Parts: sequence; structure tokens; C-alpha cells
Amino acid sequence: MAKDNKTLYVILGLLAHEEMTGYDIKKRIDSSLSFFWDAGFGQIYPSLGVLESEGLVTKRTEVSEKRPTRIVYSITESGRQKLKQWLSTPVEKESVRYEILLRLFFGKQLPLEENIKRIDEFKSRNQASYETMLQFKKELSGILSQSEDHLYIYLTVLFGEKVYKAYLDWVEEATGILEQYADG
Amino acid sequence: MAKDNKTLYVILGLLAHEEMTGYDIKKRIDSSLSFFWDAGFGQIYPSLGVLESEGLVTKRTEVSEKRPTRIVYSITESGRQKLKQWLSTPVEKESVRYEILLRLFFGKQLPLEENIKRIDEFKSRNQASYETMLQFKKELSGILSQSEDHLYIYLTVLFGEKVYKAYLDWVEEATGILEQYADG
DNA sequence: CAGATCATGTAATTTGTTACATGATTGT
DNA sequence: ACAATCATGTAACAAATTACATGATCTG
Repeated sequence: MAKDNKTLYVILGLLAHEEMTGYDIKKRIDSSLSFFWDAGFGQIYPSLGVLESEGLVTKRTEVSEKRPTRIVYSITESGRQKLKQWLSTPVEKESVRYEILLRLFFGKQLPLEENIKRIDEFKSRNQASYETMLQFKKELSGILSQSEDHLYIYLTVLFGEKVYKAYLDWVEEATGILEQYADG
Repeated sequence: MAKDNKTLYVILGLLAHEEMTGYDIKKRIDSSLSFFWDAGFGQIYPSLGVLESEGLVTKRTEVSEKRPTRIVYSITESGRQKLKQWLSTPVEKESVRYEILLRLFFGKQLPLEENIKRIDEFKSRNQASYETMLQFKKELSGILSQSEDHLYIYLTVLFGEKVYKAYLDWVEEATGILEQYADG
């Protein structure tokens, strides 16, 4: 297994919780991880093949009359080992890419209003995410003591809450600075 | 030109400010953009070739006795147009990937102390960055009114400051929650 | 004198994205 | 009736990383 393909570990991590189809995995990523991770079908299906060929997951086919055939994957003991091993190594390098900052860094090339527009669009994209985090947080607070699983999910939500809040604070301050510059 | 290769625009943006060699571009990215963007030589040199073949930049060779030959690139008028055009289109999709959250999301698989260790490593990595942002901010505050360039760079630094602060706040809160869970 | 910096690039590999291909069922 | 959801995958392409290859000069 390529030592660095994170997608493989995302899949192992999800399967460690419960068996799933590729389609389920995609849905789960979109609903629970998408604010800090994503993956398309074009990565998921081939990755499942790789994991199976290395004995880290097994598959079982569920044929139904009404619905398409489902291929349900389960993690193996070897897969769990592999996952734990990865989880216990330090994160090597974490490079984030913010296209909004790239645009703004070269902002001098454009009229001020254009840059304000970019910031405004950024605000729209993230306002909703922030509110989603608050919602998640509320839901999780109630059931936090029920399972260790919820605890860790709660921590990721908390991260999201704080970071989205930082984005929104920045939007206000940055807009203010640009508007002041336009006048002054 | 591939309509979506950001690296090409990063280079155009930097060359719009002043002419540079590939090596200079790498240094500039590492020193000024690395907290929100990165690029390796393996991307930069081939990209310069692409930009030149499309007439967006021109090159000039500087031969020296003591130092290696430098190939200095300058942006063309057509390159400036291309850059402005890109800058004035909205950001389409901004997906960030936080490996720390991926590890933590699956935290149940490991003993609690291991997860605290991951968070602690994250803290170390980001503490220094936060301080760098404060330093940058201080330096820029003094010269903010001198050029519109500084203004936009200031905005990106402000973003960095707020986001790194959010990271550090989260570290404290998350660590507290985990420690409390360990005791309670 | 050793390691960092200056300075260029190519080639191979790995990852990720997008488009294509198919088709039934369920909900509005 | 029309769109969304369920469900599988492949192929082509684009982007990014890593390793390789070379060699002089400057700094501690």
C-alpha cells in the first residue's frame, strides 16, 4: 500500500466503525468529513480495490431485486492494525491552500471593489458552514457522554466552529480596512 | 493554458511585481506565501516553460563568472491581462484538508494519550506560525500607508493571525476536554 | 572543511479530478 | 413527468511530489 495515500486511511477509518459500500463511504465523507476532507467516486472505488487486494478489507455482495447490487466492504484485523499504525504516527506536513488569499495577495492588480467582492463571496461560502458547525455542536453536546466516538467528532466540530468564526471575523475586519482605504 | 492550474497564476502574480528567476520565485513563495500556498521546483520550472511558450512571460539569460547562469523571467502585457482576468473571476471551490482532524476523527481507535500527543504536535507546529504572523503584522503596520501592495499583504497576514489563533484556542479547549474525560 | 545557498532542470510516480457509461426506483 | 437517489465502475487527463542529476561559491 502506497505509504502516503490518505484516502486509503479515510476509508479504513470509516470501515472500522461499520461495514459500508463505496456509495455509503462517499455519503459519509460528504456529510461528516467534507469540511476538512473530501474524496470523489473516482478515488473511492479504485481505493477499495487496492485495500481488498492487500487483505485490509473484504467484500460481500448483496443482491436485491429492487435495488442495485451492493458491494459491502468490511475491515479485516490486518486493516485495523494498519489504521492504528497510521493513526499513531505524527502528522508529517500539513499544507493548506487558501485560494482566497492567493487572489487577495495579488489584489493590487484589480480595483478595490473587485477585492471586496471576492471577500464577500468568501463570506457567503463560509457563513453557512459556521452555522452548520453550531448546529452539530448543539446536537453533539447532548450525547457527548454516551460514546467515545462522539467525543472525537465533537473535537473536530469544535475546530470547525473556531476556524469558521475566525474566517468571519476576518471578513468583517478586512472589509472594514478596504472600505476605509477607499474613503481615506 | 490549462484553465485551472493555480501554480501558473501564482508565478504570474509574482512576476507582475518584479522580474525573477525560478529560484527566486521558489524563495518568495517559501517566505511570503507558504502559510497559505506552496510549490516545488518540480512545478515551477516546467510552469515557466509553459508560460513562456504562450507568450505570457519572456526570459533573459544573465551569465556570470562566479555564479550559476540565471534565467530571469518577466511578465508580458498579455500575461498581465491573463492574471487580471483570473483575479476577477470568483473562487469556485475551496477545499482545505486538515490531516490533524482526520486523525482525530478516528481517535477512538487509539488510547487517549496518543490523541493528546497529536494535538500537542499540532500546537508546536502552529505556535511558531502564529508568532510569525504577529511579527509580520507589526512590521507591516508601520508601512501600511506607503503602498497598496502592503495593504493586501496585510490582509493575508491578518487572516493568518486569526486562523492560527483559532487553532491555538482550539488546542487548549480540546486538550482540556480530553484530560477531563480521562479523569471523569 | 562541511554544510548551506545559488541555480538549473528532467523523469517517474502518485494523487486527484472530470467525464463517460448505465439504469432502476423513489419522492415531489 | 421530472429530478434526485441508489449503485457500480473505467478512462483520460491534470496536478503535485519525489528522486535524480550537476556543480560552484559562500558561510561558520
